[in-house]
Amino acid sequence: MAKNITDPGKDYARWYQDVIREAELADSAPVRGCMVIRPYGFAIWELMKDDLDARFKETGHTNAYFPVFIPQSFIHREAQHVEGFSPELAVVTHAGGRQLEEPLVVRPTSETIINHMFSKWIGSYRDLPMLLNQWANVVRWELRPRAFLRTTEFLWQEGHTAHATEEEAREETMRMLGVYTDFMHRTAAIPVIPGRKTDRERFAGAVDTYTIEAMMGNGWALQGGTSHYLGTNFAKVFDTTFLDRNNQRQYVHQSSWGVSTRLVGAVIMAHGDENGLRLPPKIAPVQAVVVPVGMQDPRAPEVMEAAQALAEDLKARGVRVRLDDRENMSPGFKFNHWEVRGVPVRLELGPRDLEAGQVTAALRIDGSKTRIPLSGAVDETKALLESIQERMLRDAREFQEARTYEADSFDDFMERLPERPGFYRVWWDGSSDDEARIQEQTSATVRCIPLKQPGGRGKCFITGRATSTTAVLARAY
RNA sequence: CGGGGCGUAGCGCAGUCCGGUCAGCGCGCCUGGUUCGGGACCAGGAGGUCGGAGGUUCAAAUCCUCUCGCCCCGACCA
Repeated sequence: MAKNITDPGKDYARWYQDVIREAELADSAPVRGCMVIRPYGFAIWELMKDDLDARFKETGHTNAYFPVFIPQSFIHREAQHVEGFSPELAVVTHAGGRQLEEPLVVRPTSETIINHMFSKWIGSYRDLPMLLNQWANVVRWELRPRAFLRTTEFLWQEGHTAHATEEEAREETMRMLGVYTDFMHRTAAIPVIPGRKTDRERFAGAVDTYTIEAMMGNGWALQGGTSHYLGTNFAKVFDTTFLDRNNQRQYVHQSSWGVSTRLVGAVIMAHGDENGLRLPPKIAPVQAVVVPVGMQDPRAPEVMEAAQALAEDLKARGVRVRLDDRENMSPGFKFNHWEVRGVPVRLELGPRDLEAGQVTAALRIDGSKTRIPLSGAVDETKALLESIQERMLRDAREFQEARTYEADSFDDFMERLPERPGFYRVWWDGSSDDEARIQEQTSATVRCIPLKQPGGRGKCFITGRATSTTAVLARAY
């Protein structure tokens, strides 16, 4: 059993923090709510970022960068936007040794400043669609920070697009939700439920907000990313207009969408176990570690040589590999070192292996060990990484399905949730007031109205009215 | 902001009720030696104005007052 890591079944919040510390993902900063992302944690984020960035480019987007400071008045233009964000803004009132004429807001999100620029750049239907993305930091003075999940400052990407028609903008909104869904499944190996947010949970300033909801190891939900159809809400207040083919002035229809470093937290909680992190190969900074063992043996020099050769071969074939040739450290210590960090495959090579022409592969996913021929070790490792990637998604999906329940009445739900945290599928025809009541009494929320509906009709679990809509409820981070 | 808990060595903690051989333990770190197929062992060593400021006392980590900060649970959220 892992030292220094609390049993997740005993205290999940503590376990989460222990893993972050032991795997050296992040450290707390001197400013409340802020964290330092350490090299290993940042490497995971970079891999996710690169994967996503390629997907954005494939779907026609280009990157740009907008400033971190936004005139305070910008935030105030869109009524709902101010209401939603005002409480959590960091505002710069002094700079250059004097009070500013107009305070500057440290961006909590960039819809406003981007619209300010869009209104200058967009004049004709020929300028549309405008498909931009930016990788940036944003600041939200949250009441209760948690490492990666909700930090005061966080890194993210925000896509902002402008279109000639509602139809196109809505299509874009759904396309990007699809990109996120696919990314979560194929890259992060985390199953998600794509769906629409209720009015109560909608982004401040959006017409519709869509989300991908993932399940964490304790059965709680985590909103992994959002994609919004903004309608003409921002266009109207920033006068983002264009002339259509008929020389008519029109407001652009917009989308915005984002995912953040929160996803690192999602990976920790969706895959981690009592021994620490478990990383899907695609986002593992180290996919395979070669650990030479039996270093006191007379054959140690040959073992070391073979280990070096193996690591080099793997590297040449595109595997992110590390050779752990640290001296004066027991193999057990090294094994644990890489296990806590979630490295998917460990390749042990000792005198006995060398003699048998094999290498021992230990898999982080389930702790199993298999012997593979040294001659085909690179191909075999690559195959292992691929199958691990798939298995992790499958396992996570099974976990989620096993913790997805149905509830046909509020009483039923209230009774079961505390004992069985998870996703609850219910027939839903409730109002914002109903949602408030649910949250007050159970601290669960309506996570989303899944895009995939079962069909048929049933009785709303809280109002009793007949409906054809289902919703997913859960406690959430 | 409400409710809990906590600030003592890099990390995790004991000591605080009952003031005085209490500046301590484990891990980590440094040196040397022996080890090395699942978190090695022995010996030696470095490291702390006990969160801060006042006060009480012959004497304060310990008691009193004020203050700063952190963590957990809730309201807010990517």
